[in-house]
Amino acid sequence: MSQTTLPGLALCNNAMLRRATRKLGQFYDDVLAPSGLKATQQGLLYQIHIGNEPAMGAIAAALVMDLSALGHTLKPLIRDGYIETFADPADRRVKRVRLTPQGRTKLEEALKLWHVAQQRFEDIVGKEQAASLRAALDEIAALDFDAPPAAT
Amino acid sequence: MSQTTLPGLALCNNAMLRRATRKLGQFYDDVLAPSGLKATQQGLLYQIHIGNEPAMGAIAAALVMDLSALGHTLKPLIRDGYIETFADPADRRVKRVRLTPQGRTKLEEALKLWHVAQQRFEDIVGKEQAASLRAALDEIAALDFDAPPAAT
DNA sequence: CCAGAACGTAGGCATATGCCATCATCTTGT
DNA sequence: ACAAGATGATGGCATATGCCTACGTTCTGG
Repeated sequence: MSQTTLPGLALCNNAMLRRATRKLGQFYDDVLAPSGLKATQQGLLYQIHIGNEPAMGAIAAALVMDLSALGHTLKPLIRDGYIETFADPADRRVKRVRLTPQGRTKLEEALKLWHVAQQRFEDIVGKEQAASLRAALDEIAALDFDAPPAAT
Repeated sequence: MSQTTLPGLALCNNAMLRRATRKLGQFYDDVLAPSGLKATQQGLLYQIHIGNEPAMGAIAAALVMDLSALGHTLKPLIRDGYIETFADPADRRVKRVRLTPQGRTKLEEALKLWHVAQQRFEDIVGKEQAASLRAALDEIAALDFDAPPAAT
């Protein structure tokens, strides 16, 4: 039990973030398991759902993820018939994504489970805590590390 | 730019955590790139370094990661000669891990870069902010979701 | 001391993610 | 209108992670 508080590792922002992600990911995945979706997939379906037949690039940008990574991640969902892609008529370079009817059904099913996980998590850490955590994480996702440190 | 603040996705603790992890991971990876190590690998080497020839199970527990996942992750490091494993003399079921001399050298090299990334990150978000974020993440990693919700 | 339970790890399979090279498609300057 | 450059997506390769099963070790009851 001392490992958790070992010096050094606990000082690395990135390592701590990854560790928490593994933990929380396992939890959400567990709760979502009955739906057959992983938490990442549920999130992806939802992101597509709230978008207006979003382009892949837009999804990737919103999730701060690599475009090719997104492409890979979408494949199982396409294979399972939850989403489908189609070229943007106005710009055929752009590929848009939308849920299939089955995808919508599956998403609804998964969302119910998601609520359970979300609720359980917030019951434990507190609603406020969770909110401020999300805010902090949102801030990180929006950081611009390329900005010259000594600009101006 | 509106995607970042779209409703829904931003409410999922898990999704936000993953997103921030991707972002920060890319940053740390970029900075560590010259060493040839990924941030995860550097963290792993460090964890092994500060441990006393830790057993795989101990490492996995400390990092809240699946034992088999750890095994997979170690492979490239073994292949590249940074670490080596050996059976615990007292219990041959247990496999312990230690850095090789090259591993130690490589870790030192990577740690210098890590400091740069760490510093840069904390310059941006603030030392206090970073510390409280790590504390929150540590708390999450230590959560016990199995605890009966209505126990007493 | 032996058979079966318990423990620790490895392997196979699958998803998550990223980088880079490539290809297809638009956009633009001339 | 055409060639060069910019933009969006794919495929190949590699690591990160997890689950489940199989296998070797150690421990325990009889």
